[in-house]
Formats: sequence, structure tokens, C-alpha cells
Amino acid sequence: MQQSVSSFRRKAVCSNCRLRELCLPVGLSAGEMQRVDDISHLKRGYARGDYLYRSGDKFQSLYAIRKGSFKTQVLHEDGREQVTGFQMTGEIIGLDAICTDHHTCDAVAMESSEVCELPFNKLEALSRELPSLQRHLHKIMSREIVRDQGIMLLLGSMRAEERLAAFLLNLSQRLAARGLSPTQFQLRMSRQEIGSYLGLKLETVSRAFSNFQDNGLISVRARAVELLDLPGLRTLIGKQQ
Amino acid sequence: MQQSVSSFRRKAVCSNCRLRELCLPVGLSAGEMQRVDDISHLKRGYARGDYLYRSGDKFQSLYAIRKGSFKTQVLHEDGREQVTGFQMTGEIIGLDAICTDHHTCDAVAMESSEVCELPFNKLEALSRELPSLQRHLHKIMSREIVRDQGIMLLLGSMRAEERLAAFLLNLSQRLAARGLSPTQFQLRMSRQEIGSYLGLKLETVSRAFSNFQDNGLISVRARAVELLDLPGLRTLIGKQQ
DNA sequence: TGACCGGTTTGATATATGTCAAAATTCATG
DNA sequence: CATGAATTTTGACATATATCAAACCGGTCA
Repeated sequence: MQQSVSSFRRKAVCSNCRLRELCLPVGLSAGEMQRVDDISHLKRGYARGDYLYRSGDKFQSLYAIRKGSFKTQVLHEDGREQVTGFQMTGEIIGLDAICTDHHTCDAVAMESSEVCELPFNKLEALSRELPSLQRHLHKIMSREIVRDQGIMLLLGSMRAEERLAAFLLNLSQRLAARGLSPTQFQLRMSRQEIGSYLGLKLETVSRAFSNFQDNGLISVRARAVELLDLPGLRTLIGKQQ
Repeated sequence: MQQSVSSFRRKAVCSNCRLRELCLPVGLSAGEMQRVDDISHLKRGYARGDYLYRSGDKFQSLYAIRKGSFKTQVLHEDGREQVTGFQMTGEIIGLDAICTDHHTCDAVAMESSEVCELPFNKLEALSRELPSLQRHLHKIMSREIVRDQGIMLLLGSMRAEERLAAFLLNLSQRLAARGLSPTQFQLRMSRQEIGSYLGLKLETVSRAFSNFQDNGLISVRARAVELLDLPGLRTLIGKQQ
């Protein structure tokens, strides 16, 4: 299942993977962009539940999500597992694996998805030639560190409803950045997965959703969410105790 | 206070900052090592409480801790602050700032400390020339991402005593890697700071310490800690509920 | 040495979230 | 459209951790 995926290489065609719009939007000339395209190749046909990679897999490539979305999760020895992130179109996935040459988490498709595979050796070689690519790669890695710190803050010092509000606002902002509706969307993940990500039990997540709805902040039916009061959600965050 | 620090440049002297032993232990020839030394310079005289950098400061350099230890902390708008890490000798600090060109957290000395400043532009230029340096830099950034994911797991799914056990074992392991006693050491941080890092209140941290002591796992008096039963501490982690 | 002062420990109590269980809803399938 | 499985919601109750408060300790400075 994991490998039931067709893989194309179209050396000649620019924006093979639409990297331009996706993950490398800055500072590269058309010619430089072409060279990144040349080393990347498209992988299509990931269905909900398919693994992009598994914890322990040999590290070869980074992946730019071209369509769809993935979740990443780490498994503790004792069976506990935790979702460490939800990634959507345009985001880069696989950075965790560089340090050990093996992936440290699973990446699982949450819907029908496509990715651009970026062989890391080639990406490194190219970034030695192209300083702006090099800098961009560093920024992507740094952004991941900052993102993780934000989640640490969330997990370490926010209460349940603050966490959910922060989560919804973050989703909203990322959708907006992609030109999608920032107030009306379909969640791709279950209450269980949201809870795992936010360090909460699924019942707590569900109650927080209901509570937001009762207070007119959102409208929610199963996975269909509408954010009715963005400022209201924002002020929720930071309410100590 | 922050800038009451003397800064030396010793171009000619190799291992200016003992980078060899510190943070770049692999894959570089002596000559290559020398070139890293050449771009770095030592900054000494940080006392407990001194800032290495503050959130918002312009990003210029990474820092390799040469002596002593630092904590990093992020501040939420509403005044909440959270410790995101404790860094000790040989560790690299400042990676968060690359993505925005500004630091996103404070770095504060926890004791008398020294660092090697590594101007990032020069480090990037050099790593374009030296593939093994480039790879090493990527590994350092990736390791930080993996470390953060571990903390997310800790904050998201461990209970108070598991968190403290994980914290103590992590300290122990890092001390061992530096040839220091892994079972007997002086904590550099307060219960408050440990609590902030672990997402707990200081009283909860204190109770967990006492509890470990009552169970013969550790011996603790204020900041002096002795780990008496490492396997016991390890089995503590993973005890669901 | 003594007296402070910040940090730490301990106790009593409150509360947010977890747990368990059942009902309700949504989704997939034939 | 009907059936059943999976997910979500809701309720009652349990519990881990937070909160508040007081006592205790250890290092610092006169």
C-alpha cells in the first residue's frame, strides 16, 4: 500500500512540482527554480491512511506536499502515540530525519494526496551552488523549530479551550495563506487526532467544540466547522485560569 | 549588563573555541576545522542572569556554548513565559532566529558562562565550500527538531512524575556524554524553571522530587541531586495512568 | 554568628481534565 | 434506502495537578 504509488520524473518540464508556488517561493530566479525542479519528482496516489514514510525508514528525501494533507506522529515504546503535526499543501515534511539518517516519526496521508520528493543529497549539492536556496532551506528548518516551540508553549501552559482556539486560528491562518476560506472548512482529522496533537482526550476536545458553539464562537457539525467570531477566539487565548 | 562582555578574536590560534570537542565533532579535517575557528570568536564573562540575546534581537550569529549553561524561554503576550530548553556545554543555541532574522526567545545564562559566536553569514558561506560542515549544520538543526518533538510527547502525554523522571534521565545522559558524573550533580535551575519547562507548577515538581526520594530512586537536598536507581527511573516512564 | 530573603517543602482544598459508559449522530456499504 | 460500524456528543464521576497558605531550609550579607 505504501509503495502503490506512481512516480514520475519530468526533467524537461518546469514546475514539475509547482515548487514555485509551494515551498520555495522566494529569492530564486527562474533558472534556479528550474534546477530545483530538475532534481525533484512527483509522487501521486496517496490515499487516506497511506504512509509517506514510517518511523525507522532510511532517510533519503524531503517531501513538499503538493496536494492534500498529512499528519506526523511519533510512537512511544509503551504504545502511546502522539500526533506532532498536521501538514497541508505547500509544507515540507521529513526534516526530522536528517540528524539520524532515519525517520523518527510516521507520516500518514489524511486524504487523497500528492507530494514532490526532493532527494536530500541533491538538494544539499544544489544549495551549495545557490546561496538563496541554501538560505531558504535553513529558514524552512528554523521555521519548524519555531513552530515546535509554539506547540511546546501551547502544551505547557494553555488550558483545553485555549489550545483548541489556538489550533482553529492556526488552521484558519494557514488556509487563508492558501487562498482558501479561513472561516469555513472541513476538518481532515478526528477528535481523537486533534486531542492527541493538543495533549487532550477526545471527549475534552468535543466538549470544547460544543462550548465554543454554545458561546456563538463557532458553528460545528461533526467535521464541518465555521468560525463565526475570530476576534472572540483570539481573546480566548491568554485567559489565565 | 547584557553587553558587559569582552569579545576576542584570535584568528591565528586554532581551536579558538574548542569547536572540535564541542559541537562539530565529526567529519572535518584539521584544516577545515581551522577555517571554522577562523570565523568564530569567543565571548566570555556571562554571569548568572545575563542575556546572551533577547527575543526580538536581530539575528546575526549562532552560539556554541563553551562553558556553563543557558536557558531559553519564550514569552507569551499575556505575560506567561515558558522555558523551552536548558542548554549545556557543547550545545548550539540560536537556531530559532534564522527563519525571521530575529530571535524568537530569550537566552539567559544560568551560571558563569562562555560562548563561541558563529556569525551565520560566514558559517553559511563556509558550509557552501565544505560539504561535511554543511551536512553537520543540517544535522544540528534536525536534532533540534527531534528534541522538540520529544518534549512535545512529554508535555502532551506524560504525567508529572514521568516528566520529571524523563528530565532527570536526560540530564544524566547529557552529563555522561561530557564525561561528568551522570548520577551526582548540582541543578542549575530552580523548581520554578523546571516546572515551566515540564509544564508543571513548582509545587508539583517539588512533590515529585520528594516522592522519588521516598521511593529510594533519588536523593535530593535543594539543588543537589543524586540518582540512586537509574533503571527504576526508566521504568517509571511509560507507566500509563 | 545571626538575620534575612529567596527558594523549597508540605498541607488542605479546589478545579480542570480524565475516565467510563451510554446515547446520538455521521458515514460507509450493500 | 436500510443497516451497521465508526465517530461524536453528553453525562456522571474520579483523579491528577493547580492553588493558596504556611512552615522550613540554605545561602548571603552584615
